[in-house]
Amino acid sequence: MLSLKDIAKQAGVSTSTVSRVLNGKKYINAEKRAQILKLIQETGYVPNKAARDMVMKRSFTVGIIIPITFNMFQRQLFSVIERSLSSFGYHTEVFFIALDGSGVKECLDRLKAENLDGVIMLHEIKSPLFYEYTAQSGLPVVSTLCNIDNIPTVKTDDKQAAAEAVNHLIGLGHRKIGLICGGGFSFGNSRMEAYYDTLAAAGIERNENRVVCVQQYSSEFGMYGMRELLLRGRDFSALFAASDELAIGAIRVLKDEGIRVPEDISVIGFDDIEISNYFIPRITTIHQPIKEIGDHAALSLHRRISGGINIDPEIIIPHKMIIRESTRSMAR
Amino acid sequence: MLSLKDIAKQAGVSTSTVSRVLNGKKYINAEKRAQILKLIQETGYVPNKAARDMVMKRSFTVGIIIPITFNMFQRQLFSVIERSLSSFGYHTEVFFIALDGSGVKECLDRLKAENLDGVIMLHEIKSPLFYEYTAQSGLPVVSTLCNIDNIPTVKTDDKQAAAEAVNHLIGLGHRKIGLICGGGFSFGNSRMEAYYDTLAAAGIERNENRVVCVQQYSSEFGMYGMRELLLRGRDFSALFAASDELAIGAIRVLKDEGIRVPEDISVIGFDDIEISNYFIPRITTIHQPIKEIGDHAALSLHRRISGGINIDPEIIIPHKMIIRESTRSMAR
DNA sequence: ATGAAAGCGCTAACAT
DNA sequence: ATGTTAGCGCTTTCAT
Repeated sequence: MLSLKDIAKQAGVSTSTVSRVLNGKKYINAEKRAQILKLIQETGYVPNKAARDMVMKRSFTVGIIIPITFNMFQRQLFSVIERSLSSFGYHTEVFFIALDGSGVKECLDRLKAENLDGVIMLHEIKSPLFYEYTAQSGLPVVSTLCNIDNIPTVKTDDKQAAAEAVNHLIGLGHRKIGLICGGGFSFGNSRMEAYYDTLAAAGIERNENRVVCVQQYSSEFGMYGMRELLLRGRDFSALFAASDELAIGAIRVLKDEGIRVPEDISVIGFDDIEISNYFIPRITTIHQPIKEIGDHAALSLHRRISGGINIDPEIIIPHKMIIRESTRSMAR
Repeated sequence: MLSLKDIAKQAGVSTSTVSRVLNGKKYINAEKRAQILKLIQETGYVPNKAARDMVMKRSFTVGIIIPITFNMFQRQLFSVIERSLSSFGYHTEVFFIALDGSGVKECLDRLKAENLDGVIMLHEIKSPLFYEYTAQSGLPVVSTLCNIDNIPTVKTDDKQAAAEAVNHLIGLGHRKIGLICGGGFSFGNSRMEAYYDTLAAAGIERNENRVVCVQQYSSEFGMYGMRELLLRGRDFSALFAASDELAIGAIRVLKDEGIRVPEDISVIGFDDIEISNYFIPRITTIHQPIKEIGDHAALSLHRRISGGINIDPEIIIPHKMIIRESTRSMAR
């Protein structure tokens, strides 16, 4: 494989000169620059990343922390972020982590070994070790979707959005509103709080019998959630599912039980993943602008890496309620 | 950041000794090894990847080529492959590429720069430049899902599977069977060929009016495909969609037109993505064992990288037809 | 504007 | 079994 030295030799200049043109430094004779560029072009020389990383003590790559449960929403977000990051010149490497906090040690070792430029989190990490390390090493981190102490965040306003979702249901005349929620994480908690608050504000009595927390935000767990709810007695005319995937699982179970959506029960989801607009019925949901969230996260991280301007610790991306077919008025 | 030299100094040994214990070499005094290990443990030292990569002239990372259209099936496969690769000690880096062949140059430059250990392709690349490079540089490549000349492949038997799908429909009494297919790629072509062959074998006349090729395998294009088919006149009682996402889009359009699946039209998909078992109706499809495909691909690449045993150029993973709710007998 | 030289953190002969 | 030495391919002072 060609090295910088080879190019220098062929061009009859020193390695420093070649390095300078490679890095677009000033003060290079225009002719020489052109000639060297031409040579690089012709030979197809590409600088060795490892060598460059080593001497520059950075890797030009950012890590993306993804839970192994990797749901559809996160998958879409991942791909947006990767593209955005790459437009800034970063490579990206994925770090799958278990939600129970195991494997954090390995994750940290990789972080240390690789000299990442930064990290974007698609999900919370529970282990404090992680935050100790990033804080102490000064590794730039931005999280998406969830609030974490001292970590800048790009997200929608979960409480506000969830309140709108519940209010949509209330506005449709529903009073008995169920909730299926993923437990234990910041955004899940926000959505649940908003659910309770909104009902209270509407003067609807709190009924925990209509609430179930499942472990993941997937369709599979949506099924579990709905089965549980049904088992407790079918005492609700509407459901707020904390994610579209949860909603899909729930609707699946309802369908199997011969309960129609939205005729018998209205269901509203959250996220607006692609499939929601194809599902039968099309799912009413809260749209989280994946593109904007991803782009802002990438930009925010880039700024931090570049030691740039002091950026807001929290960027709120406006959500939007999308009313489709899975909810309808009780009046009938 | 701690370096190997620091550890050596603290341990009162030479850097080579530390390097040796780090790499699990033989012929090291057991006590010394233990002592050094302990020191590493205590200090939290982790070797610098860039330095190691440089001197070893490899990166311990493999690239995964993903089309920017990144569909659900590929997303699932990607995550399986990443996990599997990581169990062999590889990192993975994604390479998103446009299907039209633009951006191959950048892709190649990255490949050159990074000294990847290998590459796994989730999709065909059209540009010959890519194959020239991999062949000439000896970079190990394995492709999944599609056949590419001189590249080892892990996939299901598309023709056989598609034939089964079509035969399932025929067995149900359908004679007028439509096809929505993504065009231009090896697996699409195989599935289409099988469609024609199977109909011919059943003595059903070829009717290209019932066939439409769309550009992508997504639900959106499934909608386009079905609209086109309907526009040509509703002259079919069953549909073979070359992917589940295509099927979902097609069913969506049918539903909007008031045409019932499976009562009026049977639809069979391909892939068995997660959502297919939650969709309403649950989609009859050909199951591609994502886990096996991913694991075999990772293992096969690992063997090639390790310069191991001569491995089959093509690994065929058995598929399975999953009969669910979107197809039914014509008899009525 | 350019070259010489040092050095990033590691591995791998080569000695011993 | 262990230390010494020489790079790997690049960037970056420091001279000039």
